[in-house]
Amino acid sequence: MHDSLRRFKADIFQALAHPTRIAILELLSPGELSAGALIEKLDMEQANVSQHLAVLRAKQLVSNRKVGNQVFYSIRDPILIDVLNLMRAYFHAHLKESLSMLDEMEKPLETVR
Amino acid sequence: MHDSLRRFKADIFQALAHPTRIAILELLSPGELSAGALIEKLDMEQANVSQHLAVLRAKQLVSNRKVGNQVFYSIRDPILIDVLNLMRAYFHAHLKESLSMLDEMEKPLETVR
DNA sequence: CAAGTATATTCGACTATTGTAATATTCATC
DNA sequence: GATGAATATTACAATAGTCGAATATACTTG
Repeated sequence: MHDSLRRFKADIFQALAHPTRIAILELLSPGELSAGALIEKLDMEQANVSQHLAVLRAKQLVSNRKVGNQVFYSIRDPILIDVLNLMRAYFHAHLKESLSMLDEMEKPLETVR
Repeated sequence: MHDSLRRFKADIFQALAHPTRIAILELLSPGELSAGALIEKLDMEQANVSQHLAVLRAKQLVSNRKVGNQVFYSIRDPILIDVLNLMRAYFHAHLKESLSMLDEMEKPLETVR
């Protein structure tokens, strides 16, 4: 397979590879929301959310329309929602091991020694 | 939703967010292969492939069994193959825009000025 | 047990991603 | 056109991911 295709896919996964961006997409999956609404629901810094939105925009995962002062974001292709749902299924299938994985991730420094 | 769940998902996407690792998973999707076979098919440095395999192992996306001298890798859960197939569908749906995106990615330095 | 083969790990340099703070832009209203 | 609200961008420090080179480990066979 062409390597640029793989780079393309990797790039999209990269865009998904952040908890905040996953949260944004999950918040958007029922329908569009303004940037302000996202910031409020996420309870995070305005600049930070805006940067994550910029990443999602750059990779074309969301589209946005401007209405007066506000910018409304929505998921560009419902396939992404399917992907997130599959990941949810994956998580449930591996719940047990996942939990111990999360444990290790919580306290990586102590367990080294 | 719990934030650690999102961190978990993000972590898995992170593991998928590299062309080489996608290539590995695509090579493994028909069935298991030895590390050596992967190295040969990828035509890459042994150490590099081994490092990417370590990432996939750490995130539990692959499992491995040792047979004598060799280590055979396989995809841990077929859901991952579904995810990759969905991404393929996504790619085809967005082929046109994707191509121009790839173009920009190819020559980012020249187009700045 | 010496030598060879298959795989993994460690190290250091390099590049990319992230968050915060500060600043800029855009639009609406007075 | 000045002011305020909503959003975006820039700059910088900190952290994380990547690669190649060298080294380590584990197993096999003579």
